[in-house]
Amino acid sequence: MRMTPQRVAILRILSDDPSHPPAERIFEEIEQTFPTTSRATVYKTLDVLKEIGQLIELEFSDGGNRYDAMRITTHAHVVCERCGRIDDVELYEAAQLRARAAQHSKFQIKSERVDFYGLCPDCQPASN
Amino acid sequence: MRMTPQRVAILRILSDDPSHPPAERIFEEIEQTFPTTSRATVYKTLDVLKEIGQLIELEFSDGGNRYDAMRITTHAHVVCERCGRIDDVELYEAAQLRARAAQHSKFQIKSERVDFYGLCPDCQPASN
DNA sequence: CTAGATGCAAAGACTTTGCGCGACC
DNA sequence: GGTCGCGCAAAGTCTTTGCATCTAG
Repeated sequence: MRMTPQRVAILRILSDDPSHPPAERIFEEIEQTFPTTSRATVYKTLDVLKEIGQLIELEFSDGGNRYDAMRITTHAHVVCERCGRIDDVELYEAAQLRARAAQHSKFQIKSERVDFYGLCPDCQPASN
Repeated sequence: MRMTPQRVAILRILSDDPSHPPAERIFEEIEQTFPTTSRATVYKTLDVLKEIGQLIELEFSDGGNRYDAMRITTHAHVVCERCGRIDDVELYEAAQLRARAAQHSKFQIKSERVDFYGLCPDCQPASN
């Protein structure tokens, strides 16, 4: 794989941005440094990076998929249903959960996704 | 909410079908009993049922969202990356995981989604 | 030179919306 | 008769594809 400026930029945006941006947002950000970059390139690049395991695609149908730069530890996500913010939380039980799922389902498990949905601190009713 | 034949049919399809079908598949099945039913109705109905908590929408961007008729117990899913099959597995630790996520993130958690990805028994290399 | 990348535009898949008609209470 | 639901068609959003051009090795 060739490390083009566009690819470097996309990876950089992802690792600098903890908010797990959607493709459109990545496109907007990359436009600032490489104004000619097309959406097609963004999508193609995300695809490549996904394939080589540099990032994880979090599928969402409302507002588009979100992208998560690969980290060593398995982590879960907390998703704010109001503002769309997505934070990470550690998931210490991953191996355990995976083992149990494999045992019960007879599936051969390769990865997992754990999301919690609710309201982030900023969007919670200010009844406190 | 009015229980129209279409709505009954959709709920029935979902509870009879453990494969968590996508909207298109529900549409195809309902066509057999109500040939005039439109896609719009399917989507609108799924929306309503989701709102009143009768089903859960599992967001996927490839091949469309999948729908899961609500069950009492929280359960996780195992997704076959090859054939798209989705089975349920019990998730006994749900409350525990949720509590920890809430604590670490300060989010107010309302629900969760736990998916495991891998290969179903039929799609595993037959090396056994 | 040639394989891999880019960028444009068009196509595609899935979903939502607007609106008039019809059914239920 | 007013509200809610249906069905059609059109529009919308996000993503992918085809193809010509460009570029690094």
